Amino acid sequence: MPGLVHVVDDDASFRTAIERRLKLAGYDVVTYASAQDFLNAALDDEQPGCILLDVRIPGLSGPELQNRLIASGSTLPIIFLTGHADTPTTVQAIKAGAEDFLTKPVSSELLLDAIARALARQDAARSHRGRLEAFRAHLATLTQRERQVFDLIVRGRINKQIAYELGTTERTVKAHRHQVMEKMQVHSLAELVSIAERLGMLDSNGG
Amino acid sequence: MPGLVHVVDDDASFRTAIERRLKLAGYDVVTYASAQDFLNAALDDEQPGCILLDVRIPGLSGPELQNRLIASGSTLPIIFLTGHADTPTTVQAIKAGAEDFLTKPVSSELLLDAIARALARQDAARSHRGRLEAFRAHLATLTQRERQVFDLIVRGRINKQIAYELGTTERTVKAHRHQVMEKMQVHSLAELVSIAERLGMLDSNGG
DNA sequence: CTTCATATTGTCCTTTGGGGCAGTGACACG
DNA sequence: CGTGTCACTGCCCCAAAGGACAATATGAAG
Repeated sequence: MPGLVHVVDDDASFRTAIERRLKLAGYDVVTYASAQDFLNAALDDEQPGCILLDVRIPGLSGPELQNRLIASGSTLPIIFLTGHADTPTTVQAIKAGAEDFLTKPVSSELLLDAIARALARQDAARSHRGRLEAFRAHLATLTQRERQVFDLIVRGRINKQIAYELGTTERTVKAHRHQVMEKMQVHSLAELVSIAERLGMLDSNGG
Repeated sequence: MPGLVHVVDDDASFRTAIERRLKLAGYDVVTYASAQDFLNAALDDEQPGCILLDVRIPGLSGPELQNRLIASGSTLPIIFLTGHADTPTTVQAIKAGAEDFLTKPVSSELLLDAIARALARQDAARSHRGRLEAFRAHLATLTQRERQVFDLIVRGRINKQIAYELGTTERTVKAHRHQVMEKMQVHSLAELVSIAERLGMLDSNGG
């Protein structure tokens, strides 16, 4: 699994050394001397890659950068790599979704394992999001009215009830329903409900 | 949030002290001198509670007990509380789902916070499981044939196709379909699909 | 052998879903 | 004012789902 590893560490000699090791393993590497440098790079979240992040760095700390990235919706997996690991920081980092928390010096085996896991996880998450994104895109093309009909359809209402609830006629609901199926590119009610469920639109049902 | 805290630690004086502190905070407490003692107690997984677990104890270690419990399907939340935390153990414990990883001596504030979070999480998980359990129970009452029909229905097949795939007639499928709706206690296809999706039966669709 | 659960199937009828064809009305944009 | 989108609707027809009523067949259990 190829990928781009972002190394964020204030220790220049460490950056050089780790870059050499990672390139030997076949990875592309970019290094940053601070969290701010990384943020300024304005990265593509979709590209295969991960972050190798020191905890104690001047300016924004590693965990602070992690929080920023999470808040901004980034899904780049993070591997912490630090010389001084204290338990609360470790716990917090993992709870926040870090792929791993390693201590310097790190064996190449542990490091490369962690990177491989991070890239695999990102890949799985990306393809999962990709499928949902297609549905979200289709959903966005629905008009207000079509969206209302959609919501009632996937909750099990029949056309007659939908017509009543929207103050219109069954024939009109049928027309909208047709548009919904067309725009969502599905061929059965089951598919439509399945999508709605995956998009988290049915968490509290009114069936 | 009341609950039963299971304290597993080989240090008798620690057990006595922590039991006193937790009872003062309003919790019920049971103590165990070893992981094996805890396993022998054969607990009710559904009762509100959590485990306060030492890492290094004679016999089964804390993480080993955690693995056993996970393998046996237990959902009791675990809070590790240990005197010597090393990073890999900490990371592994949290990744495996431990609620927290604390070090002795622990402030009452941190400890009680962790316990409260653990109980809240267990409660949420239990109520979530509870809803699904009802569906699983209904699902279990389906005969083989009804289950086959169920699987095809929620994948969007129409009766004619189901009949063909099962080598029977449309009328027979209707009969089974009726039984499925009856036994699953739903009134619409949408509800049925929604349930199937929540039970993870539609992860790779064939729609 | 009787009883029960399961699976099967037919006929007939009603309700729903789906869609073709055609037309109306509102509203925005240029 | 012409054009386009969106919402709405009637008539008619076909396909699919749902169910009432009735019946056959098979295998396990007692």
